[in-house]
Amino acid sequence: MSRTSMKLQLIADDAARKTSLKKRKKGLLKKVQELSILCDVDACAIIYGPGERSPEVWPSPEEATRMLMRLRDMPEMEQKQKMMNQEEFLYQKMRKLVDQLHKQEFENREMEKKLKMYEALRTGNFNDLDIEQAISLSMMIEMKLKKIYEKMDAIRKHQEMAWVDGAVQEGGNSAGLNAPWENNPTEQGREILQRQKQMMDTMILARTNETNQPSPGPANPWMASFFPSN
Amino acid sequence: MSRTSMKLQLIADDAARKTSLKKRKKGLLKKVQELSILCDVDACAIIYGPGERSPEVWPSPEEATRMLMRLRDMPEMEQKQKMMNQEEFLYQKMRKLVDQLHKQEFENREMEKKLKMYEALRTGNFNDLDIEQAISLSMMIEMKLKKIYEKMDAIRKHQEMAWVDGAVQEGGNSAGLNAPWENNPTEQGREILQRQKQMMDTMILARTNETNQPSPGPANPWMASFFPSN
DNA sequence: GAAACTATATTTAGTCA
DNA sequence: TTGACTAAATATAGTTT
Repeated sequence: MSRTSMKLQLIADDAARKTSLKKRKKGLLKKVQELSILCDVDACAIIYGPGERSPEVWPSPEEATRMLMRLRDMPEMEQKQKMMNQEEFLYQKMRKLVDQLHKQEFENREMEKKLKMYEALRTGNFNDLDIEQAISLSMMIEMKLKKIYEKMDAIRKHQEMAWVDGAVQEGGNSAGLNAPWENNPTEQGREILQRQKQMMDTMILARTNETNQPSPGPANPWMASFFPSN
Repeated sequence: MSRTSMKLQLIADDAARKTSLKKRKKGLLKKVQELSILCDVDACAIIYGPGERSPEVWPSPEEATRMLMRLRDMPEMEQKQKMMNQEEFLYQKMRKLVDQLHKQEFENREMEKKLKMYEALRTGNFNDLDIEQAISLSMMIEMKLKKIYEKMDAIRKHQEMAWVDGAVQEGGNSAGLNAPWENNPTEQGREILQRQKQMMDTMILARTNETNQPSPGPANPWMASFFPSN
């Protein structure tokens, strides 16, 4: 519990007991709800407050009553189940729905992963990627950088001049082109990703926050999500 | 809960859901017991596991049944009770499932939209975007290009020279910088998007198909989806 | 007495053996 | 699979407003 560990016994103090009941009742009902949703089970809870005529019931008195009936009718129920009646049909249909739902949720998670990758590329925050994703991203950026370096070298050679300073020269040493994931697939890998992203940003796209740009007009919420203001 | 904050939705993974149910059932029943002892109230909880014949009941089926009686004694209940037979209950549950499914599908579609945007940016194929998305993308690219032109102008001015030919000069005339969607938010807009993307690719990232690059090693399917071979 | 706050206890998702 | 472990999140006893 909290502050002090309590013994499992009646709370003597009237006010404290009432307060505790209120808090715990809320917590308990929340837990019942969570359980039934998270784990897809039928569950109910009934709590009779002291001196209250109608109890607190989750999910509803109707549901609870029905569950208790199921409890009493158990033996008969099993027989009914064996017959292919309307009820069994409904159960089957329901199972199908549940399967569909699970599939849908799986696809959802896959897409979320992919989105996370893109978001990481855009924002430069790679902390939420798992290792597999981090490695893939690293390889991709690596290839892009290589191309850029080649291009830059070609230009420099032909024009005999350096054309951008600062970040370019820092990133220009080809020593940094060794595949980083061979040595460090985890934390250090992330740092490299981070650096690569920054370099690309610096060299390639003028940072949007360097100058006061005309607002793109946050007319629609979708755009807002694509141009976060942080 | 723990480790990661979870959304209040069905746990899709079978094993995880089962584990969670086991843990939470234990926790929940403990809480019911605590509540009834600490606060001296009548309370019960019933949890039907998936496919389990008899539910987990606290404090006991008898006590729970007794509470059912009290609940049934409530006058309004009795009528609802009669109407609510097992079949109606199943229908209700099915309705809930369908709702859940729809919600899930909606989220799916939203994520798909966002992914499409990212994919469009990466592959240069803007045909699948809707108008809203196309406009947003166009504005974004427009801004990026502006920055690049500014940078290029600055360099040219200071170094008194042109540094890249071809695509750059074609795109260099600032006339092309007028917001394209003001005149043509649809087909023509897409063409402009297409051109913008090509220009950016040409100027910024050396095209990956120009040279024979080392294969990134398609070790896993996720990567394959991120590096399509078309 | 209730609502807000806080500090600690408890619960539990993820992980590993 | 199961159980033990751990770290993060949640619940809540005690406190303040």
